[in-house]
Order: sequence, then structure tokens, then C-alpha cells
Amino acid sequence: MVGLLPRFGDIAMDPLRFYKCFADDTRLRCLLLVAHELELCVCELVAALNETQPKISRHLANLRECGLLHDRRQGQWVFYSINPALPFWCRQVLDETLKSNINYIAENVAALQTMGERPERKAACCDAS
Amino acid sequence: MVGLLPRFGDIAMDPLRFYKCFADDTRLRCLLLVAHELELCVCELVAALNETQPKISRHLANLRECGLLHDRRQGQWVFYSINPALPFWCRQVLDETLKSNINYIAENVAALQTMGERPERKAACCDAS
DNA sequence: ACAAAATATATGCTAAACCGCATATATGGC
DNA sequence: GCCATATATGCGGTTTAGCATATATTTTGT
Repeated sequence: MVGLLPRFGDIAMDPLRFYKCFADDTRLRCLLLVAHELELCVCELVAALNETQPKISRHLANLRECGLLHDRRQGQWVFYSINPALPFWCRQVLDETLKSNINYIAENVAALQTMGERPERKAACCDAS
Repeated sequence: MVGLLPRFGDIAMDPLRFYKCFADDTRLRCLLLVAHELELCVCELVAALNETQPKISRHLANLRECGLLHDRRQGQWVFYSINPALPFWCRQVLDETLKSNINYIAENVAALQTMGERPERKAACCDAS
């Protein structure tokens, strides 16, 4: 049975490379926020973290290149989510960290909720033009 | 009931500080090896990692200062173990990482087992002089 | 108590990572 | 086509982290 929710074969993940992604404040917050919100675009993360756009964009590219994040373009926005092909242990670590450190990103979640003009999501299956 | 196995109140642990400890090859191997072997002294880690003693010592001090490792002196040796006061989520992350990445430290475990002259442990309750 | 060996710490140098600014690309609407 | 918004990239300066040498401390053996 092939479900609609993506469940691909796991990619390989070097633990050192994995944890280097966690070792920066901006990247860690981006990871936890995306895990918490399931999907966020660059401008939403810029608002949530109150950081400059190039800084966020650069870190997101880093996380994508390392295989932790997946990106999809929808019109003018690029949405980032946790890579569904991550090995199970990586998801476990991420989820456990998020569950026990909600307070770490509390302000960022609040800033996100007070943000106006958030782009609407479309299902990935539909035409994104 | 106060057991013999230490079970203290958890210390606070900032996730960023925690993960910075994981973001270096030497530190990550030390952590996983200590978690795997329960307790190791500096010279054993030097042999297992085939690194210089100062390098190992510095990283161990770093891990101790961050609260991830606990140290006890027994004669001329200092034995390091996972800090029993670590928050539960930290232990979970560590154990999950070890369980799924045994191959990452396989060579180090092998080197440790072929090492001669390993110091004998004494129970922490007895006179260590 | 003294000498030798093992362990731990401190210092200077090098390399890598992060940041801010400026610039470039891409998309959508007109 | 042109303009506005969103995202990505290049570059120089600054900070941080890793590493090697040297020094200090502790322990063992005699």
C-alpha cells in the first residue's frame, strides 16, 4: 500500500553532519519551527525570527543541502518542511527536542501568529501556477 | 526510596548548548563511546580515537563544563560518564543516536577492545586513594 | 622524600563558520 | 515588455572553534 503521506526510503545521514545543523541558533529555531508548523515559507521564518531575509535564506539552503529540509515552490513562495526521507532516528531526535523545548521557540511561534498577510497553502498535488 | 543508582533532579539544558557539543567529530565520538561503555578514562578514549591526549582532554573538559559528562577521579585516572542529572530528553537523544549509529563508532570500540593495560574500575563508594 | 611517568591545563596559531551588506535571480501582476 | 515582491548568492570583516606546543599537576615507585 502506497499512502498519500510521503514515506520514502530513508536517505543516509551522517550523525556529525546532522548535528552540525543543530549547532546554530538560527538553524535550530528554523528546524524546530518548521517541525512545529509542518510547513513554512522564507518570509514567515523571517518574521518569526525577526532576522534578515538573506540570513534566513542562507541557513535554509544549508539545511536543505544537508538533507534535513525539503522545499517546494508555490508561486512566488518557497515552502520548507522536514524532509520526509529522513532516517527514523533523525525524526525521533527532532521530535523529542521539539516536545521538550517548546519554550525555546515560544516567542517565535507568537511572532508568527501575529504576522499578517501569511501566504495560503495549496495542496502539493494541484497546479501551483 | 533512594536507590544506589544515581537519579538526581534534572539540571537545565539549553538545546543550543547541548547540540554544539554534538557538532564536533571528537566530541561526538567521545559522547557515544562513553554512553556505550558507561565509563571511560582519558587514556582509554585516547586509544579508542587514536588522537592526542590534550585534544581529548580539552574536549572532555568542554563536555563536562556543558553538563553532558560527569567525572570522577580514581587514583591517577579520571573516569568520565554521562551526567546522570541530564534531562530526560537529552538522554533520549543520546541513546537514540547511539542505537542507530553503532557503525559510526565501530572502529573506536574495536580499538578500545584491543587496547592493553586498561585501568581497573573501583566502585565509587570505596576509598579511591 | 625524590624522581619518573601519566594526566590535565594553558597559550598561541590557523582554519572555518557566521554575519551584514550588496547584488542577482525568479515569479506574478500589469 | 516593465515593475513589485520573494528568494538566493557573492564578498569582506569579524568572531569562534579546533589544533599543536609547552607548562603544570598528580600519582606511582623506590
